[in-house]
Amino acid sequence: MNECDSYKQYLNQHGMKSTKQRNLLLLILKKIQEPQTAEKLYLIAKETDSSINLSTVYRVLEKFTEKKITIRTSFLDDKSVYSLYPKTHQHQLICLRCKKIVLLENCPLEAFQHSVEKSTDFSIVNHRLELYGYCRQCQKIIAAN
Amino acid sequence: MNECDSYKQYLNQHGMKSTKQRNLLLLILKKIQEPQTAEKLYLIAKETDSSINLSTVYRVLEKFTEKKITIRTSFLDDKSVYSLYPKTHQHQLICLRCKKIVLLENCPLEAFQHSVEKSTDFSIVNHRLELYGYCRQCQKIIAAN
DNA sequence: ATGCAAATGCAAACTATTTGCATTTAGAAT
DNA sequence: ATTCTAAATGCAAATAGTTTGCATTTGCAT
Repeated sequence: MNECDSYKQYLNQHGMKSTKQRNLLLLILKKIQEPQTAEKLYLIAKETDSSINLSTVYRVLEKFTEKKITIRTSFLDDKSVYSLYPKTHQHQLICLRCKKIVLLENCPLEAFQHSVEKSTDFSIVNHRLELYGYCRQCQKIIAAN
Repeated sequence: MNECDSYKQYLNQHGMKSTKQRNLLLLILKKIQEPQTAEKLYLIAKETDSSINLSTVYRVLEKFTEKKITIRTSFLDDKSVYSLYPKTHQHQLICLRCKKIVLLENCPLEAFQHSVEKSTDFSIVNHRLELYGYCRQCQKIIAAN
C-alpha cells in the first residue's frame, strides 16, 4: 500500500474498487483544482504511471461522474472538461482566448428558476450557466495588437 | 423563380448566394421555430429536395451562423442544435425526457454579469444559460411509473 | 489463499462534424 | 442572352473526441 492507495477508503465508501489509476486520477484532480480535459488528465497521469491508458481515464472519469465525485462539462463545441464535484453550487467563467476557467461561487438564478417553473409548468431540476469573456492578460494582449 | 427563391433578396443582402438548399433550409427554420439538429433539418429538407446532402446542411448552417442568421447551441454532450438567431436575448428550457426545448425571453443575468466583471477583471462578452427539467406531460408519465 | 466480478490495456468502432475534390450553379461582366 | 469565375454542392473519405469488445489482470469478499 503506497501513497497512491490514499483514497482506498474513500473509493470503497463510494462503492468502487481502489486501483492505482483511480487513486492517481483522484490525486491529480485534487491537486489541479481546475476543470481539465480527459486528454490533459491522461497526460499528467502518464508522468506518474506511464502505462495508464486513455480509455481507462475516460472510464474512471465516467465512473467518478456517475458517483458525483467529479462533474463533466462541455462547452463551446469543444472537448469535455472534468473537475471535482463542487461542494457549493458553482458556475464557470471562461476566457475565450486562453481557455482559462475561473469558478464562480455565486449563483443568481434561484428566484428566476422559480418564476420559470410557474410560467412554464416545468419542474426544473438543474441549470447550466457559463460566462464567456476575456481575462485581464488576454485583454491586454488583444489591445496591443 | 419559384417559392424556394423567396429569400433571394434576404440572402444577397447578407452576402450569400441564393441557392435552393439555402432557401429551403431558411424556410424550414422559419416554419419550425424550434432548435433542431442538423440531421433533423436534413431529413425535413430531404422531403422537399431529395438530393440535398447532409454536409451541405452543415455548411449552410455554419454559414448562417457566421452571418448571425442562425444560432448554434450544444448541450448535454449531445448533438448541436440550430435555430433562427433570436431577435431578443433568449435562453432555453430543456425537457430531460422528451428533449423538447422552450425558449425563454427573460434573462436575469445583467446585474450578475457586471458584478462578476468587477470581481474578476474579466471583460464578459457573452453567457450561456440553460434550464433543465421535466415538462408537464413528462412529469405525469414519470409519476405514473 | 482462492475465486470471481470488476477494472484495465489495447485496438477497433462509433458518431457528429468537417474536408478534399470534381462538378454544378449563381450572379457579375460582357 | 451568353460567358466567366468564384462560390456552393454532392459524394466519399477524413477527423477527433469518446466509447466499446475482448482478453488479461487485479481488488477484495469469502
